[in-house]
Amino acid sequence: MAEHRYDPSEIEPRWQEVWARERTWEVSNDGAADGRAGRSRAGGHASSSYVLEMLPYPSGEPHIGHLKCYAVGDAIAHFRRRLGSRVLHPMGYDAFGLPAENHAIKTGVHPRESTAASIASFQRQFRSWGISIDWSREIATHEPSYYRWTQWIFLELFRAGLAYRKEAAVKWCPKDQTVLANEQVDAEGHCERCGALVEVRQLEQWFLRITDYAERLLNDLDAIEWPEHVKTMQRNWIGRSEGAEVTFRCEEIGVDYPVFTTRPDTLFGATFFVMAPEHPDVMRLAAGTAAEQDVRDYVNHALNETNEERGNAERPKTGVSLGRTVTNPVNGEQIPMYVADYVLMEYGTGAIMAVPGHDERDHAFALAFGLPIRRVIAPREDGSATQSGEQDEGLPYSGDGVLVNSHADFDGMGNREALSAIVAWLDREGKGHSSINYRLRDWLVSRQRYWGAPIPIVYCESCGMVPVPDDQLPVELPDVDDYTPKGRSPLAAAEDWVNTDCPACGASARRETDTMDTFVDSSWYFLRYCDAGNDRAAWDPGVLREWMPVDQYIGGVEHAILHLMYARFFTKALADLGHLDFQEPFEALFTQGMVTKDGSKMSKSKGNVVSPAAIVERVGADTARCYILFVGPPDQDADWSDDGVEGIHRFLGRLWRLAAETAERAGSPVAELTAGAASAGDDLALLRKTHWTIDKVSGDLRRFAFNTAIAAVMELLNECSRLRESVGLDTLRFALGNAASLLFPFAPHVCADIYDRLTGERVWEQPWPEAEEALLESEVYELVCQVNGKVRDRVQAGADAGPEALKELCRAAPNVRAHVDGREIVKEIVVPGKLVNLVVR
RNA sequence: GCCCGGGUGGCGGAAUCGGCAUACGCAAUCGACUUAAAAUCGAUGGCCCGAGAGGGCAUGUGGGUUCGAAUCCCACCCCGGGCACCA
Repeated sequence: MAEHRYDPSEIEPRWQEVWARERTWEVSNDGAADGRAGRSRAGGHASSSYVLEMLPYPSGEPHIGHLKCYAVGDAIAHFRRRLGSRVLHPMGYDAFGLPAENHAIKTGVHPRESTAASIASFQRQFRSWGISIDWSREIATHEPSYYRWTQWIFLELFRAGLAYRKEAAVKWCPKDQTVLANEQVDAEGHCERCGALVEVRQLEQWFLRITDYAERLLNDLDAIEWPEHVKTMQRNWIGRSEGAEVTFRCEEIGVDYPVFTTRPDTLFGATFFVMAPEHPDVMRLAAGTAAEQDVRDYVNHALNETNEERGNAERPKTGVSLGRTVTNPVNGEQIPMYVADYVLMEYGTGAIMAVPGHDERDHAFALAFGLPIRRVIAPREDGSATQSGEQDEGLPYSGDGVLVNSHADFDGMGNREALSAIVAWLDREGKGHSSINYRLRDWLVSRQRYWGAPIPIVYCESCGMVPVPDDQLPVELPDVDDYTPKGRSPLAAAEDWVNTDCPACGASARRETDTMDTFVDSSWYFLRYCDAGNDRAAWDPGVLREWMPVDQYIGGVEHAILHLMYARFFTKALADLGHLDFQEPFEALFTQGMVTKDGSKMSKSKGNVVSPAAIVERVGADTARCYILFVGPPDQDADWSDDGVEGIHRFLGRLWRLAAETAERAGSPVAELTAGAASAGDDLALLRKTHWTIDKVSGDLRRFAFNTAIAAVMELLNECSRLRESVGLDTLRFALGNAASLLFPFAPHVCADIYDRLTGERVWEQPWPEAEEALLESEVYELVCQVNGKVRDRVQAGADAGPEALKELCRAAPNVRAHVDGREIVKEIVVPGKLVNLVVR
């Protein structure tokens, strides 16, 4: 017998060749015209399924996280195909972005060139991994044929009033020399990209009106199949608060100051009023008072603080009196005004009513400044706590209770009831109204950088902001000599490009020189895949109906807020503009865990980076893919272990060798995989194990339990090895053929090879195997016999034995008798198919 | 501080609806093959007592519910993630 050696370096390229030559994974937008990949099992029009992994940013080489993401996505894509779906499984590149530009600054190499090199390396590796991609739909966001439509979408939003320019206090990254969106600054105030401490600057920038969609972005989370923690993160980020807007008037200067509060029921407890240092009226209020200089100093100091210092709730409260008062609208009290940095300009109205009796922060401030603290809510069980003693131990109290010290109309009322009553009163008096506030801010999308899609706007002396007409798109990114950011976009230096004619009046005008945040590019790419070649429109709505929304989206949790929120916003806005007829882009989401090495995140500085290319070179793509799925549940973090990789490699080798040997023993391949009529003995046992495996793997794939699916195939192989000499060749061929068929979604090359050797057929064209119900159950099983809940024996029981017979079997078991003898059986619990438990005394 | 995950052999993990804890893999030990090693194949395998049959103890800790708990409930400890002066 010829020597059989498992050689992935020979097997893998050979099958990749077949799939590339035959364009196996391409699907058309017209179901009837499809090739084999889209063929329905029944021969009719198959259901469509869109399986998508998050768009990769091509930088250098793909890393192990990409391998995991695509191993998961590809397994799902293959599984769905073989269940009879036409599967759209495309690939592209998020090709605009800072790393390529920073590289250009250092080396002078045009970002287009370094990006092209990275893309080529990604393509090469994705092919070497054997991922089943429809390459005919490949896109890259930096190509004019793509960003032409990014610009078109921007203009659609602009024309609808959803893109606007505004001056605001914005986050500025001093290292990247550009503004950032709120979402791109982390909790400590660092730039999400480069880690530099972010500054605040007053600048005019482009925003997208995502806040208009806050309510829908929140509510529609209920209807999609996403991991609960991702939904929670989005809910927290949107941060909806119900409350009221209440107007406090400063009589001295005759100006009304509205505040937002979630607790209008505590209005009678407001004893002072606080404004954010950035509030535009702060200096105006202080002007001419004794406090003016103090206020100026305080504001200057506060504005120079970093987010990190400012955001620390632990540090002592600071602030300065403005020397003015406002009127509390519910009782006419004059309460003093302060400026303090614990009040944020970006939230609510930039000013608050302070209720030290019932808010921790206001309480801390009142203590520091010797301001009155008044209880206006008493816990229900303690109605006597109405005394206005010098200090009230129970404050601040933020729970529910009964109103006290407020007004005869409300005292004694439950605070929730009082809340509505007070808001209704304010409304009648014209002093306030109920209101909802969101933490979410509008999305700042302009960037003062080169390597992005130009914002297609022209500034004209007489016409103002003019959108570039659709037929003049794309506004192509010009070449520049100097990419160094200088606080304005490098594009500003491209004079020939900047100077243009006004599309409206023809007079000379200037182009917008900022480019778009790269998250704009990736907020709609999943739509483009559906109709990637369309040069007349971004997509044909009819084609979208075939594929969208994405049935299964796969990616890392790090995008839980940024990308996933932006893409949802784009979908809703484009739907409102009549371009889409669905509301959510991603029906189901799966977030894969990180791959670590020695327990920590892989990084160049730690020198613990595992290169997928090196692994594939050493053991092959099938081993790498299987290993990454076998280490543990894919949604959890997994630690890379070279020993573990060897284990999988051995497993695939054993499978391949036994199959190759069996195929050789069997002579020429036989197309039909039949097990023969095994009715007893080892043949039946192996047949049963095969059907058990089919059932197990099918179920596990449905619930993303790839690790246990692979373990089940290992069990089947172990059984094959054990019984290889004692079963018929047909039975062995049947078991091994099914093992290959079931493992194909994880290890496509070796499984295609095995299946070909055994049957001469292509495994990817075979329907997913179905387990025979009758073979899943055996006619005898091992009955567990317990006494007082402890396992004392096991006996053979017939599948059809009734409860009484089972009890009898249990009582008769030798070791059970030893534990029961001389004691009284008080209860007998029977779980048919499983166990009998005798309770004795 | 608040909100999510998670804690099971030497290690990664399994146990899908409250019913055999430790599947599968790694590492380890022993054996076969070999001049030898690698590769491969076979066997052993939670801890403690016992020659064995068998028994006792084990799923972060302490309680509870139940005939029966890794799984449900209460309290606590530890690890990871998210949010955090958002009025």
